Amino acid sequence: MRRKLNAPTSYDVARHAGVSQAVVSRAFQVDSPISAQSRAKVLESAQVLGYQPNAVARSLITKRSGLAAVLLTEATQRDTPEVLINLSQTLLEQGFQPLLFSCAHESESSYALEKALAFGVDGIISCVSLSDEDLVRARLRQRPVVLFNRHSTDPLALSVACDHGSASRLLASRLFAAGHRRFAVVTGPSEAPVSNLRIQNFVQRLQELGIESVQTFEGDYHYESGHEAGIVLLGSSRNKQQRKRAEVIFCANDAMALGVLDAARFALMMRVPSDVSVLGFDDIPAGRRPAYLLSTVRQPTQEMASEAARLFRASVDEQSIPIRQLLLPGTLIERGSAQLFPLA
Amino acid sequence: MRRKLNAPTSYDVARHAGVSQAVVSRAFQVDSPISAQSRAKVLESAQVLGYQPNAVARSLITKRSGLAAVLLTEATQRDTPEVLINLSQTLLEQGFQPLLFSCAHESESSYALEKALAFGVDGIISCVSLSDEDLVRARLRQRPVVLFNRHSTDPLALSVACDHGSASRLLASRLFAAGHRRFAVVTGPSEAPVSNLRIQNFVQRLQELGIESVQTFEGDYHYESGHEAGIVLLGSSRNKQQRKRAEVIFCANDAMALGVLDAARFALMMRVPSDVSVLGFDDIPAGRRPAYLLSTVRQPTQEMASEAARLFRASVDEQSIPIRQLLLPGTLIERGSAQLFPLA
DNA sequence: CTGTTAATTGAATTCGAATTCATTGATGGT
DNA sequence: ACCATCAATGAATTCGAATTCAATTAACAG
Repeated sequence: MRRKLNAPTSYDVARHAGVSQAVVSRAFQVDSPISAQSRAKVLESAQVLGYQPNAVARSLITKRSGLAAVLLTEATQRDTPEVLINLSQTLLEQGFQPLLFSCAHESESSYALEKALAFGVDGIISCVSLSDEDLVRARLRQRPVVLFNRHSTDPLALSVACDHGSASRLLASRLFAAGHRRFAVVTGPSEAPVSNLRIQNFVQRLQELGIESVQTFEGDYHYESGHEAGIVLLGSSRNKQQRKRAEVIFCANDAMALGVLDAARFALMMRVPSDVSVLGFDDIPAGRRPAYLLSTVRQPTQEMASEAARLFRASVDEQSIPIRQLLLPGTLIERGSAQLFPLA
Repeated sequence: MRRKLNAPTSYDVARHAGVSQAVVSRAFQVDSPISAQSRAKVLESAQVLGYQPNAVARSLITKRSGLAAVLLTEATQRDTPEVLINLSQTLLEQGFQPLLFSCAHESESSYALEKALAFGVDGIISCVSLSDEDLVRARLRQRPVVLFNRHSTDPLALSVACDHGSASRLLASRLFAAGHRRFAVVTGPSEAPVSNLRIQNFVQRLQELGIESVQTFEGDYHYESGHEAGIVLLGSSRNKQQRKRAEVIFCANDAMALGVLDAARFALMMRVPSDVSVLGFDDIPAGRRPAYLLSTVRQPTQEMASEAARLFRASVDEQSIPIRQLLLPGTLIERGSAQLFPLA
């Protein structure tokens, strides 16, 4: 009845083309010993039968799946979808299909990595922190890991990241030079490494400049927590001690900065930047719009993604890698939500 | 030298546990004939050696990969990242890992599908239109396809979608009842089926109500094109023929509606909703914020995603499927960017 | 026309786990 | 004590493409 419900195999094509299975296999690879004539015959038959090499069988023998695991947090997916878009695009250009592993929290990363390895991925691009043990585990299985905006103390680890530290320090200097003296920060979740880099460097630089205390609000990267931070930092002390109220609020990411902005403008009826300067980090599209005009630090997502994909491929191909930790500079984008020049 | 650089196989575990390879295999499945004792021994040895069944080899024989192809347009990824987040979450709950296929345009869908099939996915969830031939091709390979917010004339096709048509018609009625008579629409790309459903039903209902002409601007789903639409629809005719200027602008998605809002407010210094009512579709998070307060139609993304995943799994498992085309209602969300009640 | 080299070819093997099937051993009924 | 039944086991086979290696053919120099 139904002889060919299943997809045709290389044997079917071989029979149809009157050659051996080996020739069929060779027809689908470059640089394999096969005559142009045979290849044409095979490809013709393949066309007719609708044959395509079975990637599963192929990867069993070649030990290459063409899959790149991409480990992401939901926060990254939600707030900066460009990261995944750019990563999948550039991975595709390098010949890899992205296999997605979404982690609700950083703590799930170990589990995700294990799962990725079991799926036979050629390597991992992780936008989630991984422990040293995890990195070792992947290395034992000969599966390269490229950390994206994450770091490891392991000197062998591959990473591509935005230079959060330098940018944040520069921003602090700039704000200080503009005359600001009362600062507040809105952090991400306490375990978030990127948030820590951004916030700690910012605060540290301020301390070097003589600022002793910086108000801190612990957020969770989401808009809502930024909004709450705005209310707390600007609202409560508003009437009583206006002279102590923060002049500048620096947020660990743009999503929260937008929350602060909305809180200041719409809940507290403040003016930005004359009453308060608000700054974020990432440069998400929403911040560019006239309704926000958020001053922020642009993270070069596109470049980071292409570098990560390039690095990924090089290490899957076991090429030598000159620079294992790549740090790309962030750029200060001045849009109007912060007063960045000294008042005359 | 390096005997065990490669991952351990079931044979390694078998040797270590003193059983046959078959027993190792059985230890990792439920409902297989194996003694509790053997299973314990095997799992113990597996633990020691760090063994995990090779998913590639497994899927070669079982013809189940545990992979679900997710076909997405970049626009969907960018504007409504929740779609992918919710889909991956629910797919995961059903035991599938999402393999991502990003299409810059709907036209790439056929290519993406072919690639997905070659990767041996168990099925496809497509947020991109597929031709009938594509659907047949997948069916021949016994790979179910669930269309997400897309439709097919094929009665066998599985789909989960928001009821764009009804919601748009209802919205049109509501706006008409509120007294509006001059309407404009901002469409998505002409080939976008979702945009067509939303816009055409809206316009059709208006025609039924006696509105003969509706100004149209063809956008591309992006914020920028919405901004441009706002300038064109509201700006050019602003002074000359104020009486003909649209009172209502309905956009095929929220991203463009935000563009229109910003254009109206910041470029043209108009007041919303007294000068113009702006409406979108999707209910993206940005529209909920005080800086926008966009009135829109909420698309039940979360429910759609879980239904799609459920449907997906049922059809991969070859269960009988009572309802093949599922239509979930959209909800009108009134926030303030539109005047939805008759003026007193 | 012969010996040599290079280019193609196909039979057989491989990858790693799942599954079939025949076999063993244990249990239970009589 | 004896046969029937059932659970557990392992040897062998399977999935589909890539690859090894020996065999064949073609091309060419002398």
